[in-house]
Amino acid sequence: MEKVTSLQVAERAGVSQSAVSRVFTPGASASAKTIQKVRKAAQELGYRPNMMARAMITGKSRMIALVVAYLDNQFYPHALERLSNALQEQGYHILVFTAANSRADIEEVMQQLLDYQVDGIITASVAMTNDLTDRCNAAGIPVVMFNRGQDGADVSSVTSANVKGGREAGQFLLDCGHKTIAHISGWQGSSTGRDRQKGFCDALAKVGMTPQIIDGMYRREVAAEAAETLMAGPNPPDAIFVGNDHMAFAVMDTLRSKLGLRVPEDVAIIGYDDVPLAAWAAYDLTTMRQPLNRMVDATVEALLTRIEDPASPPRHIEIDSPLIRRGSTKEPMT
Amino acid sequence: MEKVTSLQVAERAGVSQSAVSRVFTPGASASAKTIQKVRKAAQELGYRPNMMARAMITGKSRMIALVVAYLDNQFYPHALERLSNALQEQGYHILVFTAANSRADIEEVMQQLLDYQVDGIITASVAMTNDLTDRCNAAGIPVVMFNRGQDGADVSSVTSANVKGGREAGQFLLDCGHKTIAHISGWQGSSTGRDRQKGFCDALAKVGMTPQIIDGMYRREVAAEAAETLMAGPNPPDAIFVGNDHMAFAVMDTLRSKLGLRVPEDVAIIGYDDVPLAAWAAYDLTTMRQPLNRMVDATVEALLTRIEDPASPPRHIEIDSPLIRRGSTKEPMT
DNA sequence: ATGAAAGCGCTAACAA
DNA sequence: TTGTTAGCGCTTTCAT
Repeated sequence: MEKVTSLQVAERAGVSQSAVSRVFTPGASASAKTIQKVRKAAQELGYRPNMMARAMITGKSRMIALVVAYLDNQFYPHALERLSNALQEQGYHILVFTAANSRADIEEVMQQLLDYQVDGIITASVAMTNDLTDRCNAAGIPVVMFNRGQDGADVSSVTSANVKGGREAGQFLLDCGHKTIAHISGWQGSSTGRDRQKGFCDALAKVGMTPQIIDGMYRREVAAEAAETLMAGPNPPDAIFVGNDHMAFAVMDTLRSKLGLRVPEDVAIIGYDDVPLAAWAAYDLTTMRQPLNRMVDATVEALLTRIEDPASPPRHIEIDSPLIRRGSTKEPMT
Repeated sequence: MEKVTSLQVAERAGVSQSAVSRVFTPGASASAKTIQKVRKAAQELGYRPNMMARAMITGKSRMIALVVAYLDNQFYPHALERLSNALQEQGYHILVFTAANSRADIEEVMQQLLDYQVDGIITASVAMTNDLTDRCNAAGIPVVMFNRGQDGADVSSVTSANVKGGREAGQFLLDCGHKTIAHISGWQGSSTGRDRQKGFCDALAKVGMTPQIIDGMYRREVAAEAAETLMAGPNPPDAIFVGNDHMAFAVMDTLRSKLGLRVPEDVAIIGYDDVPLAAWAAYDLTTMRQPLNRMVDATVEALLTRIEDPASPPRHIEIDSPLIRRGSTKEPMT
């Protein structure tokens, strides 16, 4: 099982080395007879084309860089698994780059990923600056931002309809008859966080409400502290819209275990994402579902389209996120 | 920012192309003056060596394949994140391969990963057959099994001391005064599952107990059903040792929400792993901690050692897993 | 210490 | 359709 080259296969099959290459190159022409002979010889020798050599010539490595900051939030590992499966089906594989969400770190990571000649880049849970995306475009590498948008940037993005989702979350809490509704937002440095907040505020503004808002930074501890602050304030909310499920769990933990409050009787909670954990009995969280499968499919398609046709324009795909009603909120009033 | 080659750098620096190569090759010799000139020219042109070309010659891609079956269990994404960070620091990156835990699927994945010329392989949450590991050895690619052992196989493995951990879990439940202790085991097709069960049974055997055992297959639904079966049986347990945290959460959900039982008053629960979620208030799970950082460090070191010196023998590393006492169990009797 | 030259294993023009 | 030829960008002998 040591290194078998196309030349060895060629000799055994009694054809030229390029004939072997053609047989293994999708979209190349060879006679049925040649294909037969080559496949047979290759089989016997255990030959498989060397990706590296192929990549060097074609400039295509069939690797996609996934740049990710953290995997605490169950949404991302879940997405990673799905993305990997979907890409694998198309003959691509994911090369993982972990980056702290800092300017310098991302810069460094970008450099590395260019070294590997990846065919495309998916960013998740990280913010890319515009000049970084410019660099990728300059290098001709398509980028898709997953679960993050970026206006006007020359990169594709796939998100759920966050403004709409935020609005519906707010509307639902209003429908349930809540009078004091607060928001622990997603990080305001992310479009996702801002959009959800905007939609939420719009819904409340329609009935003349101005919610109290604290930035939860997508972090458990920050969100938990925000919940305490909110409840200790002069106007404790009877419902909280939390910027994502990951934070919502922390909020529920704090509310129930630390403050001794009941959900939803004392405070109703609604999250965003619908990660698997949201359906588990311990939380049973009402939430806006981000349809992961559809987001993943859209991401893969957007990416592969641009890889195959670099001239095609970047896309900005938004997918509706339906409300999933569970036990962390009350019944809406009829 | 288009393709800059070493030749262009050479011309600009007024040296030969091989001089440029030497400057960028760790452990090659060049005069200070040459290094100076080359670095300067490279900087100005934005040159970086092409990994693919380098990989083709040296046979080293600086990529590590991570073969993983699922990322539901929080333990694995957590490990992935840490592994990626640790490897990245050493100049390696993770190429992800998702494989269903089936024979055929893993076979297919192995083929693919050989194509990519990865320098090493880490398997997590998958079982490798012996002939598969043989193939890797034949190809000269070192393998480390993460969180899975394999006796006598010619591959390294990193696990916690599962037998001991299982024994201590059992002993702890005995110390708490439990009289009917059951076990929902990890998948018996995995060494991890078997070892934990063995240690647990040993501890109980010492006091003449033979626990009722159901295989939870590492799956939530299976574990949940096992819990129901156990509680509906003629001898319902007052304590359950669950083969990992992921299943323990499902068991707690079922016990509390479906059967209306209290944890730990009616049934005490102890898990295995200490994933972050175990510390969250909603579960507050007593568990045997698998020290992730140490396991990751050991994995990376075992792998890199064998990459650098293929003659070095495979290692089997076991790391102690301490008991983390939380609210899902009672106080031990004094 | 440096440059010239020979490939690594493959794909892609080019002829035939 | 096929074989021949020329590289992809780099590392690594081998002389100098």
